[in-house]
Amino acid sequence: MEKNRRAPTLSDVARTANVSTATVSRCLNSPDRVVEKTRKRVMEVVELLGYTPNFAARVMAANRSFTIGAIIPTMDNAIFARGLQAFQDQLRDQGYTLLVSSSAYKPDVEEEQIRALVARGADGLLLIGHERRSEIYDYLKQHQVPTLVAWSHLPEADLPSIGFDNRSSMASLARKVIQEGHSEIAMISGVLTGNDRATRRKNGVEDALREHGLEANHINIVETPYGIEHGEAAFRELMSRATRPTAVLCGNDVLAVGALRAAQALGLRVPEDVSITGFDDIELAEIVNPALTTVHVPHREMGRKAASELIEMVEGKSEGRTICIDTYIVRRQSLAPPR
Amino acid sequence: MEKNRRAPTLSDVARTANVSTATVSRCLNSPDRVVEKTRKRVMEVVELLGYTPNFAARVMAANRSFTIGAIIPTMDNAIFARGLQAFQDQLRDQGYTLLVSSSAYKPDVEEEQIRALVARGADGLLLIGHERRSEIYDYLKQHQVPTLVAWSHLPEADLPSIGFDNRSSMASLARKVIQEGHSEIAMISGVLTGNDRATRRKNGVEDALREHGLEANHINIVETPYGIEHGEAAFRELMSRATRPTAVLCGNDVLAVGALRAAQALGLRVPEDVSITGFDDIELAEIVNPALTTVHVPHREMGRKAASELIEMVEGKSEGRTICIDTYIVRRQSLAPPR
DNA sequence: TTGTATGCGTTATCAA
DNA sequence: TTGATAACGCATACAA
Repeated sequence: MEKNRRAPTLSDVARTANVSTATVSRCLNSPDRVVEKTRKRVMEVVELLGYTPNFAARVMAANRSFTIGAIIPTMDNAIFARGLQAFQDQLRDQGYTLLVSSSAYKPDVEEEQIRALVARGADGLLLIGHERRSEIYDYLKQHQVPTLVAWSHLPEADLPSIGFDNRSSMASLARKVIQEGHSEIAMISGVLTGNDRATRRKNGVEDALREHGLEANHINIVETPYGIEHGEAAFRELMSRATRPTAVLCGNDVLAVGALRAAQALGLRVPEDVSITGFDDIELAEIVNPALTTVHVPHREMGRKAASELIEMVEGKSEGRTICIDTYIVRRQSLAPPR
Repeated sequence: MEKNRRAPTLSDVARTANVSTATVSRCLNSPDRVVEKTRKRVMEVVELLGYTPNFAARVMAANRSFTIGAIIPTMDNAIFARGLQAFQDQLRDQGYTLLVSSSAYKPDVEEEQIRALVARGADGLLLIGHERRSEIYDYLKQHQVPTLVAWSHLPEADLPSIGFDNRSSMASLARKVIQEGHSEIAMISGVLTGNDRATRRKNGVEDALREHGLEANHINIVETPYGIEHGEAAFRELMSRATRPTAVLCGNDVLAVGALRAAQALGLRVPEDVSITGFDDIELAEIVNPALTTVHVPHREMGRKAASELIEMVEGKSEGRTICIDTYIVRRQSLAPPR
């Protein structure tokens, strides 16, 4: 028969150690404010009883949780994995715990999760990208939850951000493609609505086209959710159109890998028949054959910096700075001059 | 000048709506227990004030959080991403929220995170694999937190689990390789210590070797952390040994991709010169060239079932069942008879 | 159907 | 250095 004892509380410890709850609390939170001998006795009882502080109670009393919440669009591919891991590692080093939710790219799910995290007492929040309903910003302001944006750099935005310039990064890549000799350029973009990263990557392509006097207003584009299979379908769609592109710029590496597969399935050689580029430089980009020319994003650096900055905000040491992290282009086999 | 108003509370709502806090609480938690007219008024005020219940207070008062915690070894690759996404989706459907932590394959980090999640009021926990210090099981029992294990099936274990039989799955694959004509078989395994999945996959290979009268006691093996680069190094190590294998079985797809790359870098053709197999059937397995023969694990099904089962446990409808999910072998180009 | 009053497990203020 | 006690915001048993 299981003894149905409930978890020990502060006062259980206090009673057993013959001290007040206040003393036990002090032993745990500011050990130096209690004399050696008492502290030792208390800690022994803590050990003996297997006491763990009740978090909810602690949050309520102290109004502080040492917890940071992060909401990412998806865990389903590697785009955010690496940066988030670095984010978490840095938080841990500084004594914070990370809680992660994924919104599946759905704004309403994201809002729900923001509220959930805030209600749960998160001391700070990390969000991806800037585009969301203004109500949610009001909510965050009202609840005074320091919030930082990552994966996007938008100096004029409501929230501070640690990110990179999606637009100029993509423009650089597009320029390189154009310089390579391509003029029939198409794009496979992620869904633009509610996604400022995708939108600005598209803008970047347009910038480069315009600079070189190419048609930028009616860019040959397919918009599709992220996913290898979607990249495949989008590529087929592009190839069935009137003018065949000689280079296909993809909104991220996952789409590019899909495009690559579709090309090979169609009997097209990459890069001889068509060049394909990605964005993000996730592990996948180097593994596929031919390897992808892509934009390298320093995910780990971004994650670490975001963690430090957010903690500064939480601890009132910073109002929230906006930092732009440099990207660079990684040249691999999937790009070559058109035949 | 920002007005520094604090977040509205239940009693703010109560006061504004001219009702008691109890009524407001009821409006939120059991709307049918309050008359239409009152409820409407209350909800308007809730909306007006932008009230969100304080989670910590709610957890404390109700002793219930509708939150499930999951601790996975890593977010750094796709192994757990898909199953976890399904797990979260199913939880959401049933009204629960998922909180995820990653332990970086470190037992002490995992323990810390278990305590963090429990202290935070998680109603239930999902863990990966069975191998951990018994103290932590005592802790979970003491705190009466329903806990389910996934990614592993071990009927005799302490905790119920929704998983697959790592040992027999790998044995099946090894048998297939042997039937193909291979007798010089090597293995690249994940780190065995504290990882029952890795251990049992190794056992599976040994089982198959033994059945066919091959040397199973001193299996030609390299043990290494998961990671493409580690797979590469391990493969080179194997190839530098006295007897060269004609087939290399890898503990998971990530290691296999590494092995594949190393083979190609060494000028070896796969599968003509050496066969390589993986485990998990993540997206990567089909993308690489040649595509990997591997063990398909129904991650989504496992995630969904784990969610349903864990909720049943949390709601006291189940003691925790142990379910074995079937895997099957996916035959792709990376496996062929030896020359 | 609604309100009153109490407790949940901490932290923090103030006194001793 | 330690102890008593008042918050913290909500849910719920019980009363009206």
